[in-house]
Amino acid sequence: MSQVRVRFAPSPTGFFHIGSARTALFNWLYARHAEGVFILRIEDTDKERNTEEAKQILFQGMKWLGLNWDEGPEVGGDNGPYYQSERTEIYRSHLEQLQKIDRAYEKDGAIYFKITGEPQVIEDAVRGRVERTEEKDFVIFRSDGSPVFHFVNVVDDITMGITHVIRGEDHLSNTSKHTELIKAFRAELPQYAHIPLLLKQQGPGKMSKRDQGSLIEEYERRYFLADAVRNYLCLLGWSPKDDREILPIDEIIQLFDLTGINKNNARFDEKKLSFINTDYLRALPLETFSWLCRPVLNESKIIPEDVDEDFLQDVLRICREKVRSIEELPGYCAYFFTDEYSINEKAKQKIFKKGDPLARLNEILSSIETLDDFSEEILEKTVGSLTVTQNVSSGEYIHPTRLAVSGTNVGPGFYAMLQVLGKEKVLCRIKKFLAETET
RNA sequence: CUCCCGUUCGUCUAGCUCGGUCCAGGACACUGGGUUUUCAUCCCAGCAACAGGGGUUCAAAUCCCCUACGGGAGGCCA
Repeated sequence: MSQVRVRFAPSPTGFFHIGSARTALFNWLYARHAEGVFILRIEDTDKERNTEEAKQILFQGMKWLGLNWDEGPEVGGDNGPYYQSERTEIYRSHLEQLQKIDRAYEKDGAIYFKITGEPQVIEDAVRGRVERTEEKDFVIFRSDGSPVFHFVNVVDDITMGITHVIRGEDHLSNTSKHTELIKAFRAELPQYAHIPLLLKQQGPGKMSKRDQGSLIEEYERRYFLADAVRNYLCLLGWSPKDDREILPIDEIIQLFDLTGINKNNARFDEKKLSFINTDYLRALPLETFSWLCRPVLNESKIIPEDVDEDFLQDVLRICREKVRSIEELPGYCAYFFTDEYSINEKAKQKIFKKGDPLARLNEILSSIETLDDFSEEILEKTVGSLTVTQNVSSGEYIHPTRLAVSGTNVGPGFYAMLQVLGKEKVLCRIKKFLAETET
């Protein structure tokens, strides 16, 4: 049994499309599953779009998703070069081979490949046996001398020893062109696996770069966890068949197989991605979560560079279970780090509609002023005894106090929040609120 | 227009290879209830599908055929 060699062959377009990422992922999964080789080959024949920046976006996206390649740019390998733009000689010599056996001819300045017209049988790991007959000779070199996709793709696969071609179903119809070429070169056909396409969230057709949520870099920018995005992508066209959905990548690698891939197209669903992302977020060790949040909060000017790590973790510990994504966090916890928060008027109106919030605030203020121990437990006990002596519900203390110290009516657990804020800030904020409100 | 691929809850899917255990299971979303100081979580419940028609068979989501619908390809794009 020879070693499995698969490749992902994108062209640098300036963005990393989620469909491409899914194709890369399936190739990577299969390579890792079969303990084979995953090759990255850059189809950069289009000079216009082939910029350094475009390549970096691609590499960055791959790395972010953890799709490391064994041969290709940056890592090298014995089957290079891995940029098509550097393989001109290889294409030339292969063209000569075709010309020698009279399978290539010139017409209108372009070079055509002569087809046999025989039915092509494609044994596809996903779709089974597919037959198709190629009917027209097709261009393999343009009149400007550059080779076209069908030609370079096949030549590269042959010369790089690719054993399994895993790609989108949009290539299925053209595969007959490829098998004709491969046979002309007297090379062995690879095992094909045409994977279903990703359809846009709404409306007809496959996902394109213009669709909402279709770019990998967008999820990175929005602080999604790469593991979560990758996990979700695995679920589009594949499943472990045992009702599990969230599972570690090692296990996915173990279970993944070409025959387990679905035939029908899958619609991308950002809500499910978000759900999985939230799940991953909550499973993170607090230190890791904090390490991830630091730059986010720093960028949005909520925390200074030198914020106290223990305090930050205290805040994150009580806030994490309340937010669904890291991008919500800045708006959720800013008041822990600054006194410059505004009072939400709507929340205030709601709270002041009934009862006597100001009286309650004065009561809670004088009760907690004397506390030496400002812990969650003691605070809860203190408010508890107030409700007894004043004969009111705890909510009558909690709501106005939350508003006074955070400016809003939503937030983490009340007592935990007070404890994390600390006695000094809490007293100060209540007093300030009272002073501003009692007019 | 021609060719290729597909069709299970709104969405992702399990089941289909080897027909009965499926009046079809899980998850997201949605709806309702419970827990809770808010919000969120969590727990419970509900809603909701075998595209349609014909076969084959004692029996079909599962096998066969047709139709419809969806997707893709048919470039000197990739």
